[in-house]
Amino acid sequence: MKVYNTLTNSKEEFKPIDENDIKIYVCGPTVYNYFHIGNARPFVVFDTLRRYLEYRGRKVTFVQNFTDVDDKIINKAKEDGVTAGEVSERFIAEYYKDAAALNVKKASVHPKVTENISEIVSFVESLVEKGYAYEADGDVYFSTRAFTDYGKLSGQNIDDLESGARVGVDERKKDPLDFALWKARKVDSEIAWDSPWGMGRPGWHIECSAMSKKYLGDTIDIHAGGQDLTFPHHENEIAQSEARNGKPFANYWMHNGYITIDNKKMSKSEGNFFTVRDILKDYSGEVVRFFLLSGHYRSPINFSRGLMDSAKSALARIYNAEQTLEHLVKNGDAELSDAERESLSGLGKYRDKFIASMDDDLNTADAIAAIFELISEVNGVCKGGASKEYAGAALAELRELARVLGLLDESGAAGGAADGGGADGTGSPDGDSDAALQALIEERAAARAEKNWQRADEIRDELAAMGITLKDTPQGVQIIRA
RNA sequence: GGCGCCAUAGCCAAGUGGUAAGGCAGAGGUCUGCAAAACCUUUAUCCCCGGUUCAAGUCCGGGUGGCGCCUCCA
Repeated sequence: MKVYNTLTNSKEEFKPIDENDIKIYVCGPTVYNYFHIGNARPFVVFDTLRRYLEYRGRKVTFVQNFTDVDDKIINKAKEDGVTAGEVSERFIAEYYKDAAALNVKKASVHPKVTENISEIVSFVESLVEKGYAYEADGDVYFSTRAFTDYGKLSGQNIDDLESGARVGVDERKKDPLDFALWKARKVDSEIAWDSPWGMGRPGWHIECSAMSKKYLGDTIDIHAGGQDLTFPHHENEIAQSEARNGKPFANYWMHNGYITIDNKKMSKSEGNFFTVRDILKDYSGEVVRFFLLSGHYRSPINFSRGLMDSAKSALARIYNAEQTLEHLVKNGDAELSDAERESLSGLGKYRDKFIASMDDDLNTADAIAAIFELISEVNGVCKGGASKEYAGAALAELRELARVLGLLDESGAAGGAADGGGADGTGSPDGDSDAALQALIEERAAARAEKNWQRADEIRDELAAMGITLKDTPQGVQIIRA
C-alpha cells in the first residue's frame, strides 16, 4: 500500500514496523461540544484506513484519545455551572453516539488525558532533565531551539516561523515559539494536579506524545489527524517525543483535508459549522459517511445540502442493488445461465480494482467507483431475473467491498430490507412474521389478478404510509422497509 | 513576508505521458396495469500562454483565479 506522508511530502510504500501489529494514533476530539462534520472527517477516514488494513489481513492497534481537560472545557463548565469532569464525561458519551451513527468503530484504546497525568508529568520531567524544557513560575515550556529538527513536518524553518508568529510574546517564554508543557493553576478552584512545579495541568501537545508512548511505544507506524494539526500540534509532538526518546516518533504522518462551507474552511471559531448531531436529523449516518468518502481524503470537500442529497441518491443505488440481490437470492432461478457463468468468472476484477484503489493512498473515490461498476454489471446480468447462485455471489462481493468502507453493515443505521414471499401467496413468509402484512400482500395479489388496480394501489399506498415499499418484480413482490 | 494545496461536463469527482472512470441531476427510450427499481441512448476545445516529447489533463516554466497553515481548531 502507498500512503502520502506529510513528513516527506510524497507518496511512499507503507512499510509497517511489525506487519502483524500496525500501530496508529489519531488525534481525537476535545470534548466540550458535539463534534461537527469537519471533526467527523478524520474519524471516518482513518476508521476506513483501519478497516482496510484489517480487511487485508493486518492486525491494527488503533489509539484515539479524548482531550478531556482544556481551556474550552473549563470555560464550558463555568458557563453551565458544572465541573470540567461533568462536561467531558457528557460529551464523551455524545461522541460515542455520533461515532456509532457514522459506523466508526471504537478504537483499541480511547485514552483520556486525566487518566494519564502521571505519565505526562514524568514525560515533562524527563524533558527538563535533558535540557529541552524549562520551568518559569510554575509553567513549563519546551525550548524549540533546543530541538534541531523543529519544523521538519510542516516544512518550515524555525526563523521563518518566528518572523511570521502573530502571537504576542509571553515574557516568561525564552523564545516566542516555545510552547507550554505544563500550565500552572491560576485560581484555586480550577482543576489541577500536583507536580514538581506545583499544582497545574498539562499543555495541549504533551498529551499525545505521552499517550502514544504509553499505548503504542516510542516509534509508531502512522500518526494521523486533520491538516490543521500539522502545525503546531504535530510539529510539537515530534519535538517532545523525539527529544525525549531519541528515536523517530512516527514513520508516516497522514493528514486529511478540510470540510468547507462555500469553499471556506469550517471551524468552530468561524462559527460556520454543522454538528453531526444536527445533520443526522436529516440524513442517516451512512449517507454522511458515504459523503465523506466520496472524495479523496486529502482534498477539501465542500459541504451543502445539495451535495448531501446527491450522496443520498448515490448511496440509494447501492442499497437498491443489495435489495434486488437479496430478493433474487430467495426467489431466483435454480440454474445458473451461461451469461451468469461468464459474468461470475470475471466478477473478481472489481475487487481487484477496489484493492488497487485503496492501496493507492486510500483512494476511496475510486474504490467507490469500482463498487458502482460491479453494480452496473450485476444489474445488467440480473435484468429480468437471475439464479440464486449468481445473485448470492454478486451480493457477497458487493457486501464485502462496501463493508470495508463501513457501508452496508448489518448493524448499519440505514437498515436492511426484509423480504416477503412470492406474489401469488404460495411463497413462505421467509422470515417475515408480520401476518397482517402478509395478508395485505396476498389481498393485493388477488386484486391484481382480477385487474382491480384501484384496490391494489390502495394497499400499496397504505403500506407506503407505514414505510413499506412494494415492488412488483418478475420474481414476485419485493418488500422494502424504510 | 515564509511554507503549501487546488483548478476535469449543469453539479460532485477519479485519473499511473498513449487520444477522458464513476456518481448525481437533465433529455429521450425499453420494461411495468400504473409505479418503483433496473436497462439502453445522450452530454468535456481537462483555467490561460509557452516549453519538453512521436504523444501532455498528466512533466517543466510563466500567468490568472480560489483556498489553507504560520493563532484555539479535525
